[in-house]
Amino acid sequence: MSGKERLPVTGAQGGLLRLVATGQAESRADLARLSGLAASSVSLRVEELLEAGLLVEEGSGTSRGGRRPRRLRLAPSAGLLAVSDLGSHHVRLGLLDLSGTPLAVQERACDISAGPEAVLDWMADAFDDLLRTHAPSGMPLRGVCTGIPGPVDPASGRVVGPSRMPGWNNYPVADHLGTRYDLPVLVENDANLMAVGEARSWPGSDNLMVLKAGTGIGCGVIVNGQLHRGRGAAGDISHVRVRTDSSVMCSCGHPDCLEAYASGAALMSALAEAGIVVDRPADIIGLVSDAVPEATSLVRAAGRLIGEVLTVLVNFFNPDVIAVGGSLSAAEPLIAAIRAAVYERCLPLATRDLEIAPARAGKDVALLGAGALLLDAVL
Amino acid sequence: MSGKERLPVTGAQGGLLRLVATGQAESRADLARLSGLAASSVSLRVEELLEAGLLVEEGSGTSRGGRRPRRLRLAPSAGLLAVSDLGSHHVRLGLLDLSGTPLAVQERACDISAGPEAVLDWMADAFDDLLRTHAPSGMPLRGVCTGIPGPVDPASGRVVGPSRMPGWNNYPVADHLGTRYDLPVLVENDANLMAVGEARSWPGSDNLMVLKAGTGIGCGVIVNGQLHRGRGAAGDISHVRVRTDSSVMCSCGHPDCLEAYASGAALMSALAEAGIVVDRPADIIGLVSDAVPEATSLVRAAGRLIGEVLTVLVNFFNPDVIAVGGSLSAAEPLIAAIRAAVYERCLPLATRDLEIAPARAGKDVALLGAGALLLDAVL
DNA sequence: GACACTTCCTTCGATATCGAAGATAAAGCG
DNA sequence: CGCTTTATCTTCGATATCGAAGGAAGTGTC
Repeated sequence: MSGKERLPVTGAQGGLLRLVATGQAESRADLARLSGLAASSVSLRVEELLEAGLLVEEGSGTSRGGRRPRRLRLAPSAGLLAVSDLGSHHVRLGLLDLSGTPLAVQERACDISAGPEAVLDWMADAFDDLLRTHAPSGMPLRGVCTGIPGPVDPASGRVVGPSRMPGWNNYPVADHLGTRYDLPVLVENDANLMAVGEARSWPGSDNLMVLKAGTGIGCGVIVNGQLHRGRGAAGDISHVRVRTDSSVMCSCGHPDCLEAYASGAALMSALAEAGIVVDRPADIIGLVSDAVPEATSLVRAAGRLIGEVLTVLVNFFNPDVIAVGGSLSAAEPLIAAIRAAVYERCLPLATRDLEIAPARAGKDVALLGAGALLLDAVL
Repeated sequence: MSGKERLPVTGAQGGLLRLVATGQAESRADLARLSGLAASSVSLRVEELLEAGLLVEEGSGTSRGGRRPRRLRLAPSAGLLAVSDLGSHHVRLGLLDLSGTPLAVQERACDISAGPEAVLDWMADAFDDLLRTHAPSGMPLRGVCTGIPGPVDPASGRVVGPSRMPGWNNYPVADHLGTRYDLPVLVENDANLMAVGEARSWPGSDNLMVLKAGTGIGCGVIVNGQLHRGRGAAGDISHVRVRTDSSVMCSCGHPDCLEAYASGAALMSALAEAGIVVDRPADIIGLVSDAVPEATSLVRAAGRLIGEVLTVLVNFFNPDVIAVGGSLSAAEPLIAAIRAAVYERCLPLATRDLEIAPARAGKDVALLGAGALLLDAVL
């Protein structure tokens, strides 16, 4: 079994290690520039980190016109992170090294309605499994983070008022996992994890909105490079009232929520009414690329509604990027309709350099985001 | 004439001075707690600041169970800040000491359509005037900041695409003032200044929206205690499309903007149609307190529309406080209607501890905000 | 009023960081 | 090829910060 020690770093060492881990710095010179420390101090600390076995020197980088930098890498033996993203019927589990690179990722079926204790214990067992099979011996586990499909109180690590997680309300998820791991344990909303992960793929952009268009509609917000949590529900856009002709009651008890018209679930039931039955939102993509007219026009209408909600937020928040992920994001008409609505209605100053694009970070975004958050917690 | 030197502070001294200036710290012990520095280091730096004449020791504070702290104050001779808030027809000018306390404030008539050079030179002359009459000799000017009723590019200090400032588009306001003052010069949107000033009156709340309901509708956003600028237009809510029965074209070229229904200007023309003529938005307050039914119902409707826009932003941003200022904020039905709309429609988690209240900071908010921003620039 | 306790502030040796100067290793160029 | 230029990294004395210990000046208690 792997060890569970805290990383033996003091003071400035942690910051330097993080810069290497996140890939922002590759040499002592990079570290000096980014950390603000004097080059001499950086050299001293790096020396210590090399001796402690947390960093390794690995060949040299490319010259920028002068002496070649000596490339620094995180030592593989520095440690591991256990991360997971819990969905309503599946869970993705992963083992990352400290630089956030996945060593192993699995997807397993998992029924969240079995209740928190059963699910969490099962998850911890799965982590142990992964560690046994994929962790080279001598690599200590440094932290655990899981995503949850519902609001999380950032202070206590409790689930607060989830809509699709019976039995989880107010359950202290972080504390429960903490009894099995004597390590930093983080619990975060799934859309937030996705936002943090996606943000890494947009260097230079400090203000992002990351939309998750799947069964539901989620959104995570990055302000100034940091996840914005608010009171734990920040980023929610699914229960905003939209302008429509008809009137539909949402599960939240209010009429005409965005979710009731533009979520994957809503599209599926609208298709069913037209006699087209699919059982996963992802299947809608296939219908759209097969040019099934009902599907295309429904997706386009959904994009337009989402876009209209985004106009308000773009004027208010002025993001640099809106990244659209989730299973529906592969439908081109969706993003096209979102773009059309936003660019038509927003202030020119707000849209001048705004990029609305499909998410870049791939299937493991949420796991990568979990790794990024953990890095801040363990360094 | 006053001097124009930079403050002679180095390294940690600036941070300590700022903590005293903002009123967060009153003793060496406070400084140690808030700055994170060791108590011994604080003592050394404070000693230097006392010798430099920037701080003074002034009696002792109240005991908290042990030895009484020796109270620290900013030396009055530490310097002055010249601040102003430019409106379309008036300008408020002020002289603050470094702790942000107004020494003198004036309001003068001023036509912004005279163009940037004339207005700015006139403003600088007015500052000179104030300094002559109100500045004790030997008090150097340390910085200048002005608010502008239009979007400002934070990087360049230029006005960008203002709607009611003919001749100002793309004018380098900060640079022009910089030629008269060899000092830090800041230019900022008026609603943003108001937000920064108001934020000081809500200690403990790190996420605020500050609404300015006057002739127009402005909004400033504080995230994590810092002003959120986005690309320079962040906080705009006036050109959001609202749900209404009728259809009105806004000056921005889009139909049904919030501003076209709920701004002071819109209320005035609606009243005029009902045969009630007023010439300032502030006069509407009088009508409301005299219980003129047309005025009350118009104000209530405006509040509801504003509130409906805010629901989207509250769900998304999860602020701790929404402070409502501007000349219309004195109308009780306005805030009541905003509250009703927000609390009815938003997620419980988002509104649980949300406070929607009239602005607290008074008439000089924007000037106080200018002082707060300047403090960061000069220390 | 003696005593313990708390808070505030200073003293002083240990440690961390800085900055200038130099050593090292490459690219660019005649 | 030697020369200049550029960038990286190290050495070393000067400076800033820390932390433990202790003195100063209060409060509260028996």
